[in-house]
Amino acid sequence: MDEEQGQFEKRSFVEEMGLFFEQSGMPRMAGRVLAWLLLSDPPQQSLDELAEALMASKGSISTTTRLLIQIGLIERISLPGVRHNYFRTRPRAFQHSLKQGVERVAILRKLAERGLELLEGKAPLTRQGLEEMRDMYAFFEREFPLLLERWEQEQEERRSQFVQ
Amino acid sequence: MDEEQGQFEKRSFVEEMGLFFEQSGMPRMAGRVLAWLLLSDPPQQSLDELAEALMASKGSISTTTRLLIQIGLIERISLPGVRHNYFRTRPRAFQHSLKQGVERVAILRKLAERGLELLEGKAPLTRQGLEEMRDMYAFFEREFPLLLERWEQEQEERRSQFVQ
DNA sequence: CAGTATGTTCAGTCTTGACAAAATATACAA
DNA sequence: TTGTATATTTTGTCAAGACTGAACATACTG
Repeated sequence: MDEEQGQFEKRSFVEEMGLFFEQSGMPRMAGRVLAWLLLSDPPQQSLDELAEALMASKGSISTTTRLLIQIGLIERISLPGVRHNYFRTRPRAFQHSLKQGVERVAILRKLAERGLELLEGKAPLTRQGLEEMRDMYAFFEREFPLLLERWEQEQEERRSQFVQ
Repeated sequence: MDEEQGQFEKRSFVEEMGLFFEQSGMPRMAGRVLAWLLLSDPPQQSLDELAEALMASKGSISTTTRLLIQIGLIERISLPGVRHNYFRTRPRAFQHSLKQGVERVAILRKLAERGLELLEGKAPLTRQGLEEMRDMYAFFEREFPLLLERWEQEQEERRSQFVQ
């Protein structure tokens, strides 16, 4: 692929990830940084490189990387004899973020339970909405981790195949 | 429970749902309206009732209800001979919203694939992040609907038990 | 230690979008 | 049709927070 064209496509990839993050209630810049790191060759990039590539201030990148580290999507690596710190996407980054999704499910399940306490003694039809909410999220709170385990196992198996 | 105390708890429930929505990138008011409808007895409430209960303008409620209807969490009902429209939470509301979650997973899977096209021919280590992303979301895109089906089936079975 | 490269924090700017209030539109009743 | 109740759309205001740039802090080098 033509390099120039590739640059354009990369920007578009970066920007769409940014929008996705924004829609999910996070800063757009966080999506941009993650996307850029996913595309980077080599996979690790310094703060200055990120700032230049994304046309953002160092301050903004510094804040953003901290956020991304905190939610487990990227990590900082430092090489001996090199002053820079580098950032790269964390292995199993998305697995990690899905695990946090489970916690959000738990929040909703608990909220539903609190709501039901407030409707103690009311007609079943009145309680129906919250009961559905509670049962549904309880189900996923239970089943989701199992699904994740299955995923991890499948990955294990695939890796051991390659070793042979 | 003491009625006054109940009011306080309800406000807190409403507000927390609002915050949850905000964290998820939606207007806080949408969470408030949904929460209020979940608690309401009777379950249907008019635009004016919502505006008064939530101390919000009618315009704000009107916009918000339209959004909530659009994403499938509530529905409008009109009773013959009554000028009001009423709103109430939609049966299976949360099931519906989880289904939309699958679409979001698909977006990420497709994004990952687009990214990988840009890394055609690069070293496996460079591609690793995006490959993980693609495989992971592809897995969930496949498995999630199955989980939803299982949930629906379980619900079916529970309902038919009550009929007997 | 001084000097330089790197990273963080903070104050200020600017944009976005949630919300209120008012104007407009729509539907119904007499 | 006219009047009244209801709902939507629009315009404007305000606040939140993303981002910049600069000041500050830290860590490394010679």
